[in-house]
Amino acid sequence: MKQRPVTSRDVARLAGVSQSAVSRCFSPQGSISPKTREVVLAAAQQLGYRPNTIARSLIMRSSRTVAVVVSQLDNPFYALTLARASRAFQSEGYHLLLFLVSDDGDTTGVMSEILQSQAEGILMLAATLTTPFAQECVDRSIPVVMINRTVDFMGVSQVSSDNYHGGYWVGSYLAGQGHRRMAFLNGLASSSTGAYRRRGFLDALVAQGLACWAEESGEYRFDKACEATRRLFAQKPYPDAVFAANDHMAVAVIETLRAELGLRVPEDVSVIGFDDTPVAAWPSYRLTTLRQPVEEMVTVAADLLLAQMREGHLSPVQRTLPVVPILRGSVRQRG
Amino acid sequence: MKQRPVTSRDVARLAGVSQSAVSRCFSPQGSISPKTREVVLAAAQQLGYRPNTIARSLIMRSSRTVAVVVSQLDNPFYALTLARASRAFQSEGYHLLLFLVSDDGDTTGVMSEILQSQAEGILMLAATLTTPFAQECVDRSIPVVMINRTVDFMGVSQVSSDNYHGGYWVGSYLAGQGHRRMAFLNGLASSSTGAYRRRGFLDALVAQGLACWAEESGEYRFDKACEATRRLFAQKPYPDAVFAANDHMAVAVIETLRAELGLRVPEDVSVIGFDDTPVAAWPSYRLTTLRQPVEEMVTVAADLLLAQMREGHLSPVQRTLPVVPILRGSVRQRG
DNA sequence: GTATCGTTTGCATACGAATGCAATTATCTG
DNA sequence: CAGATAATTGCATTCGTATGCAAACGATAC
Repeated sequence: MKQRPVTSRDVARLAGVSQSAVSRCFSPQGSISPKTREVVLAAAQQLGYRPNTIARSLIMRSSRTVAVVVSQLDNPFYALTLARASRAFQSEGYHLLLFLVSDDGDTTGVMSEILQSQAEGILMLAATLTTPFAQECVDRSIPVVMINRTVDFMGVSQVSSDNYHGGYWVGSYLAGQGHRRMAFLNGLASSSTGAYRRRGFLDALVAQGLACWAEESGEYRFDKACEATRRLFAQKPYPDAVFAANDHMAVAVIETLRAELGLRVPEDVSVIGFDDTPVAAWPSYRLTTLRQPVEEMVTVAADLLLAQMREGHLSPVQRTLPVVPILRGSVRQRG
Repeated sequence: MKQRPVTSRDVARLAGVSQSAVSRCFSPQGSISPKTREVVLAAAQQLGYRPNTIARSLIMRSSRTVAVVVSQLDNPFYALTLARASRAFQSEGYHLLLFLVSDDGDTTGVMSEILQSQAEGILMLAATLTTPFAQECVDRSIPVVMINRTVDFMGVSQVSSDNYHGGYWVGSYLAGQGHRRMAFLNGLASSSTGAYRRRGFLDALVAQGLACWAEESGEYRFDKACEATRRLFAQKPYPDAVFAANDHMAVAVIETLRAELGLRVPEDVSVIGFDDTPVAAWPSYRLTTLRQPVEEMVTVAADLLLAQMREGHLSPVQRTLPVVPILRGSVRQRG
């Protein structure tokens, strides 16, 4: 027994005014006299009336909705980012439409839904936009901001941390501390962050006259990272340092080294991660890592999106935020 | 330069048919001849037309949208649950409107927005509904399913794991293994899960002729849990077992015991958690804990919500799913 | 060719709220 | 108190799509 919902007409009838008057009571700039407002609000209260956002969106041609596309919600870094972003938009009166995509990032179906949904902005977390859709967003002047993923298309804004220089720092630092057999544990092939971290790392090694000792992929997943570690340490001589593309995998490396291979960190093997998630600071790991400025990334991304939605015209921006090395105890010190 | 969006009229004009014909091309049960469909689709393609979901929702009186309210996204358990739930609804063609609430759970503002948004169902993750809003949902026949939170109101469906018996098992098990000074580390006062776990735990102790040695709150947060641990171990005799209301805090307990107090787990202190999040299985912790059937909880909750949205009438259900003890190595064994 | 039936099409209207315009009322001014 | 001005109010229309209804069309059978 689905009862017909209460509309502004019902309220108008009960209050003895026109539907327009009711409408004006619920919009900020509506001109209405204090006493009619009172009567109307009373009637609304009595009937349990609430303005229908959908109808409002239609006539206003504005949904006040932002679509968020995210993969890897199981990665605490992105869960946190989503939480922050959500707060930013909620506080500005926007609603969030959430879309999850699988790790391999097939955004096609989802993008189509987003465009139909009349979202006024799109935030992409660790998910990539295909060029045709990026183009379509530009055509419809729907601002897009990508966090931690880049795409070779100037029409969308991108906020990333400086993955290349982060990787470069790791390479230099490890070399500087006297390591000679550095291994890299990558995430997913589809991830541009991983690619940049790797590139920087390799370039740094080359600059020191070194080469990468071994390379594996852990797909950003704990269990896969454990397996990859076993492969990296399948034969001697072992690597004397492992750079993992994120903290989550770095922890997997440490756990595997200790529990299965009887190796100590950092005495036998040094480990460096990326992200500075909370786990990195736990006493058991004291993981040296690179901090991504989560807070700032979200702020910048949200502000960008909000600004572009307000202005209605697109002026895409590419921002790269510095990462900062957090020195803890997972790297063997020279001498 | 925000260009006017393409409407079905534009397509109709280009294709030389009526607007109705266009509409029928995009709805499954529309009667249309193959050749007009072809012409229309071609025109739509050419113009980049996409049906406007908002207008469709309005006329269909159905938004195909589910609102998800979640707190504690930083807790991996809920991040995972959200990920699963999202998949379930997306695959049924529903859109997810995401609302984050602060831990203390002020859902009032958010609930008001949800009701205006014309969501057809509400999923609450670790967030509580106040009775007036619960009543309003019932009045509007909007199905609500709460996961892991209970409220004393029969109008909404609730899916929880058996927190009471989980707590009870912990109490019996610890007693059975010869512990005598058990401490409880609670989460938030506002959380019914914590309350049930505590109740079961205390009841089990009483049944063994024991009492709870000490009690603290860690607010489900790592740092707060560390502090609470310090308080629990501020003076001797130390507790010989700690039951933490979730794994996240249990790990904090272990870290603090080892790093700051030089205590071993389980030789000096036994620790039990709740959830069986991935961390619990890491070799460093080998945490004995109670597994919540995440997968099943989500499936049950999503199916319930979907069924109730389809049927349009409410028949709320309270489901309690069994938790299963996962015995690892964080409890000292008798003898 | 005509009568009949089924399919396809367009017309007109509806969904619920916002707003320009004109009409009305309230307020102010001299 | 008349006249002018400002503040409210209601009417009618609009947003973009779906659908009942009747008209037009095509196919089929005799």
